[in-house]
Amino acid sequence: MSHQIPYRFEPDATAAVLAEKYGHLEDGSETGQRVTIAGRLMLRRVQGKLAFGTLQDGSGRIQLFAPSKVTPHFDDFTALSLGDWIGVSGEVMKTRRGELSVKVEEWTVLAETQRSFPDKFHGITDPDLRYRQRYVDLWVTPEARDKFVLRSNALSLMRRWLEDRDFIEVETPVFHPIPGGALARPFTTHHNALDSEFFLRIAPELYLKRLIVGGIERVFEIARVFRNEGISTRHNPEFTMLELYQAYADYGDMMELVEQLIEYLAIELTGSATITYDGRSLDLSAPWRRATLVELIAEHAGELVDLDTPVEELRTVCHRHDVPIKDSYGPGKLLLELYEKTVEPNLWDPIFVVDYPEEVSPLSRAHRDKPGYTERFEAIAAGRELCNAFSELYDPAEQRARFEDQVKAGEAGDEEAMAVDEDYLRALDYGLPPTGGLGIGVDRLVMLLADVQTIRDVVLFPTLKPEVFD
RNA sequence: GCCCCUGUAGCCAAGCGGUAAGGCAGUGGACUUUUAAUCCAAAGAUCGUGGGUUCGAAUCCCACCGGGGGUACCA
Repeated sequence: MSHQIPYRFEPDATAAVLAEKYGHLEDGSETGQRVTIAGRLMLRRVQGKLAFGTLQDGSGRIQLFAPSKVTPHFDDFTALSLGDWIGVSGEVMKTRRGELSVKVEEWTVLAETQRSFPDKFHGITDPDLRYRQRYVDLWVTPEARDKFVLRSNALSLMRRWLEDRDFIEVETPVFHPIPGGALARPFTTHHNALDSEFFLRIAPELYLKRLIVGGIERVFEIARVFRNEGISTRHNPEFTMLELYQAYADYGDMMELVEQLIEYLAIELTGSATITYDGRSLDLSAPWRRATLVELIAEHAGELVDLDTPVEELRTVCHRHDVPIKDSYGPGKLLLELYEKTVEPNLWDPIFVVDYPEEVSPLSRAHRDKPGYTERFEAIAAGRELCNAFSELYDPAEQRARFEDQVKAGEAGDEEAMAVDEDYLRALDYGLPPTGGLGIGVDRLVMLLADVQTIRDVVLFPTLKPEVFD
């Protein structure tokens, strides 16, 4: 059947609003209140001359009550397909069985579905279908929709929280002539008119610090970044990072900011600073424990090691704990590998792991009193990395030396090593004040707050192999 | 990249060497308070693709394609 589809429609109520306003009605009562709603027909129960439907809109579900004496074109109404969009006007009422309903006194088709909707009870279970046809998943899997609403709320709360602290939001380039700000393999692309190669950004870091140089003292970006790496439950090739930079601050200030922000988000989004993740309780209340990388290795692996430990001994310790290493690794990298394999997966309660070796932290400022270390930290919760932050390296000469070390690593075969960014060094020449910087993996944070185990449940359209239509 | 699992009608799903259950949706019919409505009827499947083994393959083997998980790599 083909219908005249209107160009616009004006609902004046939603399922949620009606439930809130009229939920308390007595069974079998009528209100005299006429409303107009719109949504998708999800269920239908026709009994001869009386029909019921379940309409779902963006807010929830409400029943439609359609007696043949009241509903125009009754036969057409009962012939609607599950999945059709309709607009309905009529009185708000409650049936004898106590179901809040809208009496169908007028109705209009707003879209006809050309494909049959998934099983009305089981929905979709095939993950491939859920990810590829998210437009269907969102209708038939209410939990899926809830996660994305939570994500949206998290972003919105984050923005407001930062703006309240005088951070301003900016947008910096996605096309980078030199990939930088992180250790990762980039995607490449080509601009025809400029006849130039570009890299899709792996981090906005170096541009945001240029803005600190430019006098924007508190700045943040919610940046889609792209890394040419494998896909897993924790990795999507394009993902979202919150990066922020605060002039005159150091990594200690960043720790306070992180624990306060995350605690705030947990309370606002879940009602409590103590959340449940993967069946376990996780208390995100500030303050969080602080411990150095070296302390944690002693605590979890029982090894007393440090940057002063002879390299051969560090290698032996790595072997003892089955940590795979390469010949090119210096003491700093060996310590980091040891930490990542023996400590990180065992950390559940939120913790700041502080003071990373300089060797593996090319953009962090040297520690004020520990030679060879930097003022850098990562926050870990539920065994996952939540953020990475540091007191920013301001010294152009030192930064150049770190870049050059990276270039050497690249020449030695490290495909993720950084290149020298001359313009960034020039910016540093003009003077970067003491600055605290922070990057939070937004997708992973949302996973934690939404209690989901795969990043695909918080990314609407996760990267998949392109579908072949034949 | 490697390892394991997986792919049966639009959706859910059984069958696991003997020639494709069942349910939902769709079609036709009955039914004025149902809510995964119910009842009756008919219909719908190159069992991911291509090879092979076998008298016989959805079932076993190989390759390929898609998906999931793990691992490696990785902010």
